[in-house]
Amino acid sequence: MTKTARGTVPEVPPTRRELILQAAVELFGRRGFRGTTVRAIAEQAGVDPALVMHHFGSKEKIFTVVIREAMRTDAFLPEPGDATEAAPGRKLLRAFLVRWEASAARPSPMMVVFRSAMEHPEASRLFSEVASGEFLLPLATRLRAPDPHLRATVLGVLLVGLVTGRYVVRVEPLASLSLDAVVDLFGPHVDRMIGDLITPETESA
Amino acid sequence: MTKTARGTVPEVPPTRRELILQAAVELFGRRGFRGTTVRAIAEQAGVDPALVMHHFGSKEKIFTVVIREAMRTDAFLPEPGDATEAAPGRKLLRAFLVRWEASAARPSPMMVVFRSAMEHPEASRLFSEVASGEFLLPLATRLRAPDPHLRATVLGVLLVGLVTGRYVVRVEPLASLSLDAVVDLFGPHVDRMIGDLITPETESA
DNA sequence: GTCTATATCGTGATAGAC
DNA sequence: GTCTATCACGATATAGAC
Repeated sequence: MTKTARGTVPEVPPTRRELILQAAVELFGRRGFRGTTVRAIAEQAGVDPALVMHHFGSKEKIFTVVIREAMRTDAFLPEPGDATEAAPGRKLLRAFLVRWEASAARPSPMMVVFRSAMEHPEASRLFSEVASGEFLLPLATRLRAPDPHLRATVLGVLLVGLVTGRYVVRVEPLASLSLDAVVDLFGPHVDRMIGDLITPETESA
Repeated sequence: MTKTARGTVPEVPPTRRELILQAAVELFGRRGFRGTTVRAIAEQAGVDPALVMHHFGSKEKIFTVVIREAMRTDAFLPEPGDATEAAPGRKLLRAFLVRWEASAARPSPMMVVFRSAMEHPEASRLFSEVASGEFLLPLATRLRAPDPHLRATVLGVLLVGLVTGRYVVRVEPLASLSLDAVVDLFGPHVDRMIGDLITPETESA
């Protein structure tokens, strides 16, 4: 891992700066911004604490770099798929969950944003920005219904609850369910939320 | 506020210990456990920091007292109502939201638990405990369907997302909607989640 | 019960040798 | 780039007078 053959393989050994960044993502993702110290990041990365400061200047700036990284990744929005097919919501849900499944095993920058949205203003702002611009808006544009953006919000809320309960707080029995079980359980509701949006009918009365 | 007529009115003036506790709920609810200092609690309560320590011994113990308080309150579970009536889910949702609406204006102990569930192990454990024992279980017992507890979880997840988005992170447009608008928006889905459980049908295929 | 003063520690951050 | 040493600060917590 530390030593890699180079020349033939495009996999270059990570610089220490990258190691620090990886460690930061891991710790910010697990313990949040306040719960993470630069000393801990340094230890996790196997480097000297002062080196962390040398590369990034401040803890705040490390965090900024990490959540900038989160904006580049498309972790939030899987392809909505074709709305005319059988269970588009179910498919969307599965794709969404697969990404977060990986992010739970080893926190991704997106996990950092989500995890820190409650305690760090910049993460909070970025979360809103990404959730709205990267998820709700693109989804809403694919819906024919009054207030599509508002209605896409409903799905967003469900997904926030899902990520929180399954990956962050890990409340039972949700956390222990298999991915398939979660899709079976929530899929029909997601389908209805999307279905509602394409062929509006269930709303009245 | 500080001085109250006593004797005729059962409203006794709050002891300083109670003032500290109120201040703690407010700050823990708004800034979380780590984001709150005992100095800030003391200032908010209008007392000396040392008095806080005198009464509770440690910041940790203040927190413990607050979340114990949260267990006594029934903030989480409004009466599910009669399942045979028109829109039981809608009614349940409204009752649920009304409680959190108040808790958003001035944080309740339950808000403290919810807010801190991501960063404090005890809050996390208590959240799971209350959510399961106080909400999911009682709800599940009123449902005739396979895996009622599992299915009640679906509603729980939606509500977690709702509280997070509307009251904690306050993401738009959800945070600015009127209570009625939220009920209109989510009510049908809650009804379906509960309806699904009472007359199972939509699951297959 | 209440306050002043202070101990003790962990934090982010800096200086400077190498 | 990397490390040692250290600063400055704010945090929890304690001691003890009143």
